[in-house]
Amino acid sequence: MKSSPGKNSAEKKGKRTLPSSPLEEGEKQKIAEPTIERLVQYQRFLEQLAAEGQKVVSSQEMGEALSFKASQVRKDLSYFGEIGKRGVGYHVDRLHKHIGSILSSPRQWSIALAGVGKLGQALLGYKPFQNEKFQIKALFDHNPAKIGKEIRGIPCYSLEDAPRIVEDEKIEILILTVPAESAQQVVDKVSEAEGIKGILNFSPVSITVPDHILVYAVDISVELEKLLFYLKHKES
Amino acid sequence: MKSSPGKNSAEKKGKRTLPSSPLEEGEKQKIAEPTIERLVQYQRFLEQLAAEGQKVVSSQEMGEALSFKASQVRKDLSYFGEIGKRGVGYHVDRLHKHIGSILSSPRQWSIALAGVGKLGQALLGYKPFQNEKFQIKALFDHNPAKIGKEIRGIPCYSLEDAPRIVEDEKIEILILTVPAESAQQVVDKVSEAEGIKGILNFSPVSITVPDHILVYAVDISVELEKLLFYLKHKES
DNA sequence: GTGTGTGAAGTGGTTCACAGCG
DNA sequence: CGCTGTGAACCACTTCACACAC
Repeated sequence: MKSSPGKNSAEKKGKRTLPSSPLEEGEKQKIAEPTIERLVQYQRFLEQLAAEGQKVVSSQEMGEALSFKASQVRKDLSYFGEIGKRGVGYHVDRLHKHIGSILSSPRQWSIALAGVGKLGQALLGYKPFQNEKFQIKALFDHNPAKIGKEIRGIPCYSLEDAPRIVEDEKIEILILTVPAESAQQVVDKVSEAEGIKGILNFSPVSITVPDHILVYAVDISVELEKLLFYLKHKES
Repeated sequence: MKSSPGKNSAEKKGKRTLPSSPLEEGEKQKIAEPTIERLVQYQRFLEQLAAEGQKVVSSQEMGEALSFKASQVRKDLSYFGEIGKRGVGYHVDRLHKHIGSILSSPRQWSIALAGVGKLGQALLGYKPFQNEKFQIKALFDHNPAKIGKEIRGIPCYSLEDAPRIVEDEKIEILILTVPAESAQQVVDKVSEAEGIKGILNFSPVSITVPDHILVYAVDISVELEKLLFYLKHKES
């Protein structure tokens, strides 16, 4: 679940300040995971601002909107060169493009979703996934009533066929929305195929995967438990 | 996002925690968020082990199953007193009870869910929520077709009525599964009522809340973007 | 003056290494 | 002897403070 960050391949106009590590040549920059998490949020906020016609933002304003410290915002943004204007702030469009070039993939990603239950279907209709960057090409389920059908225009296959489909469709990412009990089994089957590079796991279990696969988990019940824990402790 | 739990005014007394009886509460101790996240996962894993009839686990075994370092596991577990047996490991049942007494609320929580779309309904049926600890007592939506109906046995109300219902039903927690555009508005309305203490936000936006409300966000698109980011960078 | 960019200091979480006990 | 418990070292992220550009 821990990942090693790679290099930043985005074209760079600003200066680089990080001394390059002795290990590798080329442009290499480590961006911490929490930073990426925030970048995605800056990006969303910038889209709102753009929609409202705002042209310029300060680190302070962004910080307040997203509950980060202004200094944190500035540090995050400064990793990629000087993009703001001193005494003014950040130009909304320019910053949006800039972050986009760091986050966004220059290409589309082919995705499969396993487990076409309520949660799976909810994700199929999830707004942020309606994006040309993400292409959900196949569904897997073991409910015979669903196999062979199309759901939201996406064909649903038997789990048995998953390895073949993954290879045929060059699927790289698996979204896993199956019940806890079958999660590991589904992962094992799907990763028989070469090609899967990442898994977004919504099942409330930890899964074991081959080394070359990167897993991120969205663990709903863990978040609820955390909330309860802190609420409980605030009471006393 | 992560509204800081750090404002805990727990005076730190000696590091010696609970003597031997785990069921005793009332002792307060600062415990880090990542630790709680892991505790929840230990708990789940212990349930699996118990179901399989395993009686004892080592920190190593737990670490391997959940991809944590064994030393991390031991440190986490040692926060609450000596619960393992040196030379042996941890007794599954005993550890499960112990963690349970730390995590679980000694009482039920009354919950409302706003936004009875696909995602909201998926959560209503979500296994880990079928737990006597969580009681979803009310739904809010602004779709007139849903208002006045019951969904999975839970009455659905107009957003207008939310403050009243929250007070009547003594609701403390709000699960927010509305579209990004209406998230803030719904939060504002619902938190007119005194009583809301925590929000679990599934909307892909950052929301602003009164100081006394604790917010945790489950941000699906952020997780996907993080996954893509690291995949992209692994390629180069 | 205003708000960014950034080394330096601070904070907090993780890992190590070994003592301690069954 | 094995595996836990834990201070101390380590590392990563955050925050501060101030120089600097506009």
